[in-house]
Amino acid sequence: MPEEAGFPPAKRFRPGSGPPSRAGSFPPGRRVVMLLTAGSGGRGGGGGRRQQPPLAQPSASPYPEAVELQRRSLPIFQARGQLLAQLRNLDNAVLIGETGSGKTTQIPQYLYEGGISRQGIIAVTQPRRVAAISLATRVSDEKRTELGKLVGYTVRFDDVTSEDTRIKFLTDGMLLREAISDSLLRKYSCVILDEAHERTIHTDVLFGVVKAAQKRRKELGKLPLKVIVMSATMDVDLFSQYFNGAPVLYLEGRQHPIQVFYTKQPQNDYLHAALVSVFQIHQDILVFLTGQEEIEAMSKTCRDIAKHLPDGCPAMLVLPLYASLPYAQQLRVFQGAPKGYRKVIISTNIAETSITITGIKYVVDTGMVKAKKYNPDSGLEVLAVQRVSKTQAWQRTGRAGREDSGICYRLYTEEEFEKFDKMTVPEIQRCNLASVMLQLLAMKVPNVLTFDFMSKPSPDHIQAAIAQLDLLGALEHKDDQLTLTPIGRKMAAFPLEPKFAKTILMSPKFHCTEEILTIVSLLSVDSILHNPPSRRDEVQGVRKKFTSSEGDHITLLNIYRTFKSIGGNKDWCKENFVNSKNMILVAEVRAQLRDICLKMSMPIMSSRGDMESVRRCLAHSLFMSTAELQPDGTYATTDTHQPVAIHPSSVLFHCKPACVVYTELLYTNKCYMRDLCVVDAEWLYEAAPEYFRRKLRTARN
DNA sequence: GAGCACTGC
Repeated sequence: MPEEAGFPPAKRFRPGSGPPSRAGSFPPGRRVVMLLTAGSGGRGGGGGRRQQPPLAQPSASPYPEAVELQRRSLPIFQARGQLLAQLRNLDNAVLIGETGSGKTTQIPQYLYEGGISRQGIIAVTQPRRVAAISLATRVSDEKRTELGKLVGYTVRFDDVTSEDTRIKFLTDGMLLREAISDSLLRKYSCVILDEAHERTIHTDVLFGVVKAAQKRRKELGKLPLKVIVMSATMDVDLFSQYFNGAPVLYLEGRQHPIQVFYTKQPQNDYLHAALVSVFQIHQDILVFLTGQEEIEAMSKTCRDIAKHLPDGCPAMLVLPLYASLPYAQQLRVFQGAPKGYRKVIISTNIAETSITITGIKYVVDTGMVKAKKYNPDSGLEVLAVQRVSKTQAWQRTGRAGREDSGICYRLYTEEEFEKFDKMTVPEIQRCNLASVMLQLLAMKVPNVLTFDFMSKPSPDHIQAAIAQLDLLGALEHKDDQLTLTPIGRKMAAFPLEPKFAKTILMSPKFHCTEEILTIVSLLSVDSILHNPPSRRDEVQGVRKKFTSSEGDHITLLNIYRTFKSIGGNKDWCKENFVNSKNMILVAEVRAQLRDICLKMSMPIMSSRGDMESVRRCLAHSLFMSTAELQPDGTYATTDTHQPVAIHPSSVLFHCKPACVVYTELLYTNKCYMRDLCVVDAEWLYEAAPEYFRRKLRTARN
């Protein structure tokens, strides 16, 4: 046990002053149209809290009166009339609502009851599928209608709407996809962008899309489009400014008070500090760390220490939590600990927003997160452990006050906290923009280079995406105007990264569309390979029979084919260390992609075991992502001569092929290539002679 | 020689 264990937390922590009071965080001069007060409110306010329902939804009461009573008891209900009167007359509004304010479930109903949806549907976007589905379920229960009639939802692979649907919950990505076929969003009278504070890349693009649609519809004298932005944080200046100074409406919720403690001294080892804290707080705890490896190691250490606790100390149930953990193991965090046990959940930021665990009173925040950063100089995305933003820290803190008052221990000083960034950099400034640019071009945005983003990505960043699309043959430059080529338009039809869409479109030339559909599907979902570190030898033994010396793509294809040919099921997956949930998803994606091909009247053929055609096809479409073996035994990318290495997860890790294409570069400690395919340098040259004229080392020799 | 935050179409 760590030596400090046993000291009461107060010895090492000191209470913080908490976030600014609500009223205080409004900049002076702000036009606050409405201030609703109901419920207790709390000190923990100010952070990015959200109101996603828990995974396990309590079913609605079978008694209509009870449902109605519950609706009326929500804080928001008292402001119903006032809200509706305001919203009816506004084109734009920004709504801040705390957890439990009921804004997401009630506002769409108020608008519906107020007749807003008579001429068009009310859309409510969500960043996550589960949220869209469970919210639609709840609202349709409240309206006492069948799901899919008055209230429905649309997410990928699942459209539960009908001609009667007036309130439609959908993922932000889904509405964006709809905008490709109708950029004016004609079927909607109102779009509510919920959870806007999360600033997902899709929501950020939608900001621009709905703003443009609103303006254009007005110019054309069509049905006006009402846009409501909903956020759980106070930082709404940007939203309000962007939507022409839209009024901000504030709704108070029912957050419980949370006491915040900071360390007295900066901690240079956050892992050690976290470990000590876990044993000092003899309660159920949620600990935030950065990644799988760290979490597994910490879990093991905690279990080992807990074995030797003195008599009278409650035993400890340690539960790791991260996205790639098999679903059944994720579910364990929702179950109560056995009697006499205390529950310690060690989690990534998945527990910040995606998974809500009720009954957590204690949160330990290391202040660290693993996140993608974009390096505009190299154009590379870097995955790095870094400080959280203030908003993120408040989000974590808020997880302690879901059911009752709580306590949050921050493993950093208050002075350190003050230096954290105010907000997390929006995703749109941290990712490759090729997909976004392709989608905007498909919507016929007049000038993508000057598109009205709320937070503009740098010009270099946009230019890099345009260059990538150009290489893929998606762009046409006409009179200083960028438009899509016929291939570019087809690429936009696929829910894929542009380069994968291109791979599919190239495949008929190599008579291997069936194989490529499988490979692209496998690459576009989370890995189907399950690699428990404790059973590494076993995994290697089992996987050997699928391994191809031609690389990861062919190996994955082998696994999928075997799974299909023997009628694979869950047991087969378990025996072969395959993640069955992801495997099912691959089949769904594949069916969707195949449908799109059929609609385009693409010939769909199989290469019937000829893997060289498949590799040629990959070489012809991924030629900008290649690396070559150097005389010193290392690898360098062909285009920029960036030093790269084969990722340890690759089947080629111990091999040294002369030339490979990869599907992803991942910068962690080193720059790693993931998902490799052995190719012939000659093929690359054939694919893009201009591009490779002076680049290829092997072809030159 | 040695490793993969989180979503979503």
